[in-house]
Amino acid sequence: MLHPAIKVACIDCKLHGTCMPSGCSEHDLERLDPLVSTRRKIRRGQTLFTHGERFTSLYAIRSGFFKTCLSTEDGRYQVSGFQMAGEIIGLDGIVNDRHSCDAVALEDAEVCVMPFDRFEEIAREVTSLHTHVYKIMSREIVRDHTVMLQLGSMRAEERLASFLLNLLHRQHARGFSRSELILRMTREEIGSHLGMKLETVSRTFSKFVVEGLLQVKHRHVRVLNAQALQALANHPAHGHGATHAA
Amino acid sequence: MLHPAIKVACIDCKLHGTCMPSGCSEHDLERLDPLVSTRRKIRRGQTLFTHGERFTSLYAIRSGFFKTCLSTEDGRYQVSGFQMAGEIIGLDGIVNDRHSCDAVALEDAEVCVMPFDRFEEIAREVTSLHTHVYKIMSREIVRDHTVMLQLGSMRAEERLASFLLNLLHRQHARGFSRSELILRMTREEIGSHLGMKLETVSRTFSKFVVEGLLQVKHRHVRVLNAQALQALANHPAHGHGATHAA
DNA sequence: CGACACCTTGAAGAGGTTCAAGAAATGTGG
DNA sequence: CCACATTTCTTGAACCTCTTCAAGGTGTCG
Repeated sequence: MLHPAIKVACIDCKLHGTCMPSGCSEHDLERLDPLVSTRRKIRRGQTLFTHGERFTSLYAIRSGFFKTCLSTEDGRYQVSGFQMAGEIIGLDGIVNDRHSCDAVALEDAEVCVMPFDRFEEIAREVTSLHTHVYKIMSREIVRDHTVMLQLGSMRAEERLASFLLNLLHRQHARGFSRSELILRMTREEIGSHLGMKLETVSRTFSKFVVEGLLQVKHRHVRVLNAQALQALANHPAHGHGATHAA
Repeated sequence: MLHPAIKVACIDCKLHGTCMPSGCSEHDLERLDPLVSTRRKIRRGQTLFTHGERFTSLYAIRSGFFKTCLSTEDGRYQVSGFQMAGEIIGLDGIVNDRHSCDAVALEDAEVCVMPFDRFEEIAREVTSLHTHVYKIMSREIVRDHTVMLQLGSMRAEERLASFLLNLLHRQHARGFSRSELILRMTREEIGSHLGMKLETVSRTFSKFVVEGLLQVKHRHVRVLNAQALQALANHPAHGHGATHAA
């Protein structure tokens, strides 16, 4: 469903500090205009693209919240990440001209559609755009590394602490609270992302509550002791994580 | 240590099907020449770059074998990947102008140094180069997703099977055996990469041997039953992996 | 040849999973 | 707006995989 969207230029968008054109000069910003061909609304539960689907565009999230899911032929399935306003999704599709994951809206959302071929045209003139996309992709790689660290060398509590802090951080960078959080995803989705079962997620939340780190009411989370959370995420408790030897 | 390397143009390099310029036209290939400013030899155990170090160049591996390691201030440490000839490392450094991981040679190696600013100059003329780097970065992202799947939803046996098949696949794509493998890394490094302890890696190898899947002599591995390995990597054994529900 | 790094294997223990049941939210249709 | 069905979340108890600790074996390199 393509909507006859009200045209909003990048230059007028509140997100342009966070989103695609961040780093472009004011002058270049105007020339970015034709980059966004349309905007598209996605209802909660609907997919923006699915794996196997032909890659045509990158998407900048204007509003709403997404998850991206990896899946394999044999039915393995995992949430690879959660994306919020100002972030770019679809980068995985560039290599093979096909998307390799599913993007699902966890709440009603709107995205800016940026056709990749048009993007390359524009970048021929606005060369700073290339640099910017390199940075975006590089950032994605570094982020994935963070997830690898979570999955590979943290125990359950540490993963959840680190995950919550990450969400809070990104939310705060967008001008929202640093201590309060509405989870847009289920315990199962959190678990899938962090490589643990939904029961473990739930139990870990409960433990944090008992210890006075959090206040949790279903999807509503309030941080009571940020330092302790941080410490959990940062200080391997002798347990699971390998520490540097060489 | 910069070596007064014998200049070898991309066009003459045996790897140009796998490496940076793959996908470039023969004509463009020549113009890629000035991309590689120098080559650099790295002895086994030496680092090509370390986290925090200023990012200047991408590196194409001409020969040898590397590991890349993530580490955090608090001493957490993890092998994020292993790289072989024809692969590009350093992409993580683009975002912040600083490398975010260490690259260590696991055997004597040689890399082509590609200064990033020079790269951007050349790409201004050879525009196909931009597209190519997008693809390389996108491939990196997709690969990282594979690792996330391994770490997040496979059990120890499945991880190791999947890991070995991946190494074999990449090796085979370079014209080497599909069933025999010399491991360049220790059990500890494999474990670090796969989120398991070295003892578990060792035990799992032993189990594969008992079951007739592999023949293992220290670093030398021979696959006896590739199908069974594949089945392990592909068919979640009811155990740990989440399967698609929605 | 001897020192050192690397690998294997065993036994005990911990962290997380599985299975199960019930409680709390959310959504639906009358 | 309320009753009901459904989804989501919580909690308990038994079990299992992987880790931890420990000791001995194997290979490698000066």
